[in-house]
Amino acid sequence: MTAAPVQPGDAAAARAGSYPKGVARRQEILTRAIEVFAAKGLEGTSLRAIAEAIGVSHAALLHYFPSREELLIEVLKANETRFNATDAERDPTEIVGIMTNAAHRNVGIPGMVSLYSSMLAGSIEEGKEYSREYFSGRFERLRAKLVSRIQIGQAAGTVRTDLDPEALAALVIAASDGLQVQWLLDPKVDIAGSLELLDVILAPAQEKK
Amino acid sequence: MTAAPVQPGDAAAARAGSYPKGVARRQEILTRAIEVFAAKGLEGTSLRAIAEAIGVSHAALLHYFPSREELLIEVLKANETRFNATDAERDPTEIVGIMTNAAHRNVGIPGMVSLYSSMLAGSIEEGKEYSREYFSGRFERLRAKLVSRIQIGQAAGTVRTDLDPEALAALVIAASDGLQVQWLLDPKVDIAGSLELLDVILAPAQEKK
DNA sequence: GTCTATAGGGCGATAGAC
DNA sequence: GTCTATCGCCCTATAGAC
Repeated sequence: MTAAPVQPGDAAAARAGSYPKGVARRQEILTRAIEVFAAKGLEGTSLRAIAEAIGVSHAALLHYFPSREELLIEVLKANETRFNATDAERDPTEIVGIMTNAAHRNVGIPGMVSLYSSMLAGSIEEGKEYSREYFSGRFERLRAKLVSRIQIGQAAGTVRTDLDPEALAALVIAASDGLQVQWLLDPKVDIAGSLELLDVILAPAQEKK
Repeated sequence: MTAAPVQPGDAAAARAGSYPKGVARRQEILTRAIEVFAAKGLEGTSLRAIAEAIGVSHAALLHYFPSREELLIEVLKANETRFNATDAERDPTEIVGIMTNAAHRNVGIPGMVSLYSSMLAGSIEEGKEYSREYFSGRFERLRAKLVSRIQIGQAAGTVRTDLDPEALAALVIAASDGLQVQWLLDPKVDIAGSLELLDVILAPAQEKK
């Protein structure tokens, strides 16, 4: 890692096109790919179809990304990063709200939910180690983020202290993921309405009549 | 459609092999297919691979099932039916317990969870109307079943009455689905532990100290 | 009725020309 | 750095043997 590569730790980016020109082109392809997925979803997204929509050959795509799998995961990563900045600005005691917000952002671009779900389902299978690593890491990261917020809430007295933060974090994430898919299949499913029920779990013993 | 077809409404079964011999053979293939998926998951399940594992040609499979998609959905349906009988016997006031039970049954056969998730993700895409219809119907059915149990609980005073049964049902299902996938990616996720938190939502205002 | 054999078109991936 | 050509595999469809 010498002259002008990208971030030292970014193995995927370094694998091909590690120098200025290549990096720029890679970014451009990624950006265009996100647009394509957002608009059309995963429907018939062969390497050839993606390449055509972008205006290159499918072999050119494979010059920048070692496989279809890695290209698609990079699209998810880029889309995730794009929104993470927003979350940091939010009230650090929010727990369900942060997921509701994310869920609504996602269903606004159904293609991304479709891509996310498909890659997640695929990541369980053998031979999809790259996907598996991404999703393992993503869930780990997301749970840690929520656990931290839950603990802040517990210390502040706004969240019941008799609940396991890890179990709660996993639950909130699972509910958010699951509701997005149900909503895509049937828009009468009320994502926010269902997620808000989780606030009932969080609230300390209430002085309810 | 003349002599001895199966149930008139069962379009999928009627499409091919509508006669006693064919129906039996179809069932046999389905049973074998379930075993294959349970053991190996969705990994490399081309029609040819499934056919080989069962011991027939891939064309023979297509004689009984009009497409790979429909075969796979039939596998899910058969697997679902297999367990539905068990649920009917359970305590009719159970809500979270019924899902915890189902979730644990599922993670015992990871291949089925993998198949389920993949087909569910795929069902969102265009051209997968058969899958979409199955999952729409399944979620509708499942929500209705839970709504009924929730309403019984509300009438009996064991469930808070200020919660929307529909929203609650969708939440419980979403959480169960999402947790199964998280568990497959990271076994330290405690499915039952997380789902049990939902019981806190259900309980009426407690006389907690 | 049940199944085998075969053909068409698309896929991801690779090799090598320019 | 990007392309064309090609490989082996896949799903689907169909003709016709038994």
